[in-house]
Amino acid sequence: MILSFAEMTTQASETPNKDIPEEINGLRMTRQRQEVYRFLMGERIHPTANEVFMGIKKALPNVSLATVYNCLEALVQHKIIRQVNFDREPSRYCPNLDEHGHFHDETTGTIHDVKFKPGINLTDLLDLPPNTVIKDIEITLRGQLA
Amino acid sequence: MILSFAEMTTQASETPNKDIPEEINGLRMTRQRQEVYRFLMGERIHPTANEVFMGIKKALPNVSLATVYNCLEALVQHKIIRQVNFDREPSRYCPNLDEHGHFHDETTGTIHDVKFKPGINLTDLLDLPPNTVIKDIEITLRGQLA
DNA sequence: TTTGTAGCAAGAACTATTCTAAATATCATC
DNA sequence: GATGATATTTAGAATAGTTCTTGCTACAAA
Ligand SMILES: [Mn+2]
Ligand SMILES: [Mn+2]
Ligand SMILES: [Zn+2]
Ligand SMILES: [Zn+2]
Repeated sequence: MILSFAEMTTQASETPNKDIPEEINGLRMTRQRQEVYRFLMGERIHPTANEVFMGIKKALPNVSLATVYNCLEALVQHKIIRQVNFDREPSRYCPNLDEHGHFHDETTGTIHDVKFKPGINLTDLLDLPPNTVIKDIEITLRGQLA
Repeated sequence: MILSFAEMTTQASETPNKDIPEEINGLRMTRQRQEVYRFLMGERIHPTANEVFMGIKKALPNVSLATVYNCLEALVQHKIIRQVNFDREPSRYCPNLDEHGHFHDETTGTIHDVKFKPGINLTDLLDLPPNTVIKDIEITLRGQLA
């Protein structure tokens, strides 16, 4: 495959991604951010930064791992995606913005989104100190899909 | 303060800790493991490995950080304490073995144990795939204690 | 065009944690 | 109690995910 000059340059002027808007939540969607976001939306496998890096290389051969980290951080900070951590493992990234938890299947290593049953408000079930303002809840499950 | 010869030696033969048994859950409680565990039980502040390290130095001047990590890992693996992770921050350690979550107060940086209200079974509230064996649940809250 | 700002790439730096190797302690057996 | 095997500790080196620095490119405003 022969790359056009535009495809070989390093920055956002490269061939645009038609199906992803130029801006989301006030964040300018550069070509790199678009590819990172597209990859997350496509394979919803909660990939690590490095898996994203490898996954977008075909579309963006000159992208750097630092840029992937920058893009992921920007997307997280603008609440376009979420960062998910399991113990001390590499961070993973999730484009599902609905309130949900994460089930880590130990046999396959895969991660599955877990919804709450309808009508459940989690903070109601917790014995929280009075005057507590909760900004974020994270639920992580570990086990096996027998 | 003048240290006795026993206090200056490096291993478990040092002055025993009366109030901590010689063995817990099949783990031999060496002097180092005793001091790590005693510190966790005393200041229930979910300290990091480094905070434990600094906290037990007065009692055990020659202890090394690697040993603190070794002790913490041994205690975790024998289910004497629990390891708690917040995002990518350094791991913290908790001697409370009851099922509980952790509330991270962003203003003070402190961490508080959060119990569930009586009669709550968390897995009942989740929309889990069938035939799922859950081995561990972790609940983490972030916010402010207004 | 000029000038300013944002974004990117490459590699260095950072840091929590783990590993390695040698010394010491404890345990089992005599 | 000596002796040999095993477990633990220590200091420092190594690791790895992530962040930082620097120089460069793209884009926007004037
Ligand atoms: Mn990663
Ligand atoms: Mn630590
Ligand atoms: Zn998810
Ligand atoms: Zn706790």
